[in-house]
Amino acid sequence: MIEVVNPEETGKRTLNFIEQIVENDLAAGKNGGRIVTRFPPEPNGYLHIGHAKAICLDFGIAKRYGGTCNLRFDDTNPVKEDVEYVDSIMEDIQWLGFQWDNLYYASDYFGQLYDFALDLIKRGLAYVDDQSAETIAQQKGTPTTPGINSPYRDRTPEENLDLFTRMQAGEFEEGSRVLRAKIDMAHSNMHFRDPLMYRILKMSHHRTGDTWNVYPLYDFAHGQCDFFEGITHSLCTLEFEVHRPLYDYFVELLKGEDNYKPRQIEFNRLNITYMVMSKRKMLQLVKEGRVAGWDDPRMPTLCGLRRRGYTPESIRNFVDSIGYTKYDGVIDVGLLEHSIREDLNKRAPRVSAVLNPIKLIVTNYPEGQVEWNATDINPEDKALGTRDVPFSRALYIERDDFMIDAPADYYRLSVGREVRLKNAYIVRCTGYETDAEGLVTTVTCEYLPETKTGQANAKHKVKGTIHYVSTSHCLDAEVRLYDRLLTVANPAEEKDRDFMDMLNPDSLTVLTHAKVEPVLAAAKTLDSFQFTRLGYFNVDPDSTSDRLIFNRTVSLKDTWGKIAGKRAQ
RNA sequence: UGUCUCAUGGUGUAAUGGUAGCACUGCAGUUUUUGGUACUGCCUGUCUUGGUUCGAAUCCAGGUGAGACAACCA
Repeated sequence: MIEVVNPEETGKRTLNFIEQIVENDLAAGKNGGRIVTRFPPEPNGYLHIGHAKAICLDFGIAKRYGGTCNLRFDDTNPVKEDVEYVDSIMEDIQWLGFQWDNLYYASDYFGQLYDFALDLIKRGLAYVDDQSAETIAQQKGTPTTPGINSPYRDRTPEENLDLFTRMQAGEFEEGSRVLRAKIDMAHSNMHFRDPLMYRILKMSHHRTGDTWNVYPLYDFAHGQCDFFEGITHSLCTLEFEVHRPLYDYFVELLKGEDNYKPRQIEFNRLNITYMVMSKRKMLQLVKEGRVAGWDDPRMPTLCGLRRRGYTPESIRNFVDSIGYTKYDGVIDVGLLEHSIREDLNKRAPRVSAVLNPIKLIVTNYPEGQVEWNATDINPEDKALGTRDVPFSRALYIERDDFMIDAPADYYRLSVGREVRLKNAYIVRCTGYETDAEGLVTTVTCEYLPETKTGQANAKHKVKGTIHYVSTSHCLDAEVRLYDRLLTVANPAEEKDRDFMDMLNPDSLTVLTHAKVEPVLAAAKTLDSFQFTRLGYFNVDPDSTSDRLIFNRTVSLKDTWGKIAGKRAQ
């Protein structure tokens, strides 16, 4: 019988194809019932939401089946890697809500890998090649034409042993020699055409210092590291499918009589519409200053999403909802937005904020009078209670909440029409003023005292309720609005266009004259709120007590905006 | 003229030879002191051609389309 440790945790009743494989292996008694997975990031960049998908799977499988999941930094290339990234990767994994059972580095296995290489040389299965990278590439052939053998291919094991140990001793220059597996230069799988195992790199490694002058390449490291570590299920993305036969080849030579063998399984990587998801492209955006950094709220990095206001729960729910298959598709960004709205709707306190303010003067309300009216902190969770918000004669309202010539289905302010001011009174619009350009600056209205919230006057109904802040109580704030980074849904389809030409010039809009409720003076960095009727916003790390700065995580769904938008076309 | 892989509504994902379901989106409506939320209903799908079978999204064969692979990257 299969013991499912946390079946209810995911709430899913159907298994994805990887879980099915795991359960079959368990049922067959494979590996003595052990389940060991690993998350193997290269410490050469920041984690993004695509990594989150892998993390949820690697850690999720281990958790669900009572196994273990290791964090293993794949640090085989000191040229590209840096400790700087190690810390941010660990932070992001923990922020997402996962904890590794063991922390390893591929470099922990350099000794064992080196010994295995010596063994393969002795068995006549590896040789030292003295040719240049260019020559070796030329000899590789193409997917449809076979390659040709290196002239150094038939060196004796003794000679290879001598040369390889001298490579490691530092006797040769970088690029002058490599160690290659001797397999088949005409193999239909390009990766079998005598793949490179080791190259000379005279660079200090962030963990092993100057111990090594030769470093293993991915194909000679990953599978063996999995083996050394006792990994049972090595989960990776689809592009490694063609590497699997080579993975198996090396592990087979390594494992001896043992029955145990790690199994590589590939799943589809994450693509999301209007997003850039490759490390190379993200790096370019950062380097060319098209975004403010790796944690720019427009970036799909975990630190960027965090700064944007995404919660770990919302990301986990999103990942859970998209599943794991072998179909290489593109997820609609709307699904990601839905996951954060769903989460924040339940937990974000409501506050009032006016992004594009115009004045609303309640002409029949006494000057100097202030009422503090109770309002729900979150109507989805009444247990959170209420807080008091000020109401007075002079208010700010959204520019969008007044129209000079309004259509019948516009439920907001226009001369002669009535709306409710949230948690206060119903007002009737009496007039407006404009500046020299004809832009509305002030709207006037009269309030109906008998319509105050909470009073038993159910007769008087209005279609619309709008929000406001009191001019003498509100705080100034900067609000940063974000839009999709790309103008194109699926950049992979635009084969002849550079993605830098598809950047949305309006991906960031900075509003410097927003007005917010006084209670926000106490908000802390990264706190999330719903700005009533507008969207979810959080406090940016740039924010100070003198200068409040908010990021729009995501807007609320906007039915009126949709109607108005269609009409404008 | 290679190897490997994939193909179910607009998007993603189930159905493991036996009623094509779910989520998101879209549309319509109910509720609402957020044009939010919640709730209800609706639209839309098995790439194609054969075969096996009482029965095929599922198995088999051919086609079509898409992706990955030719770094001293991972």
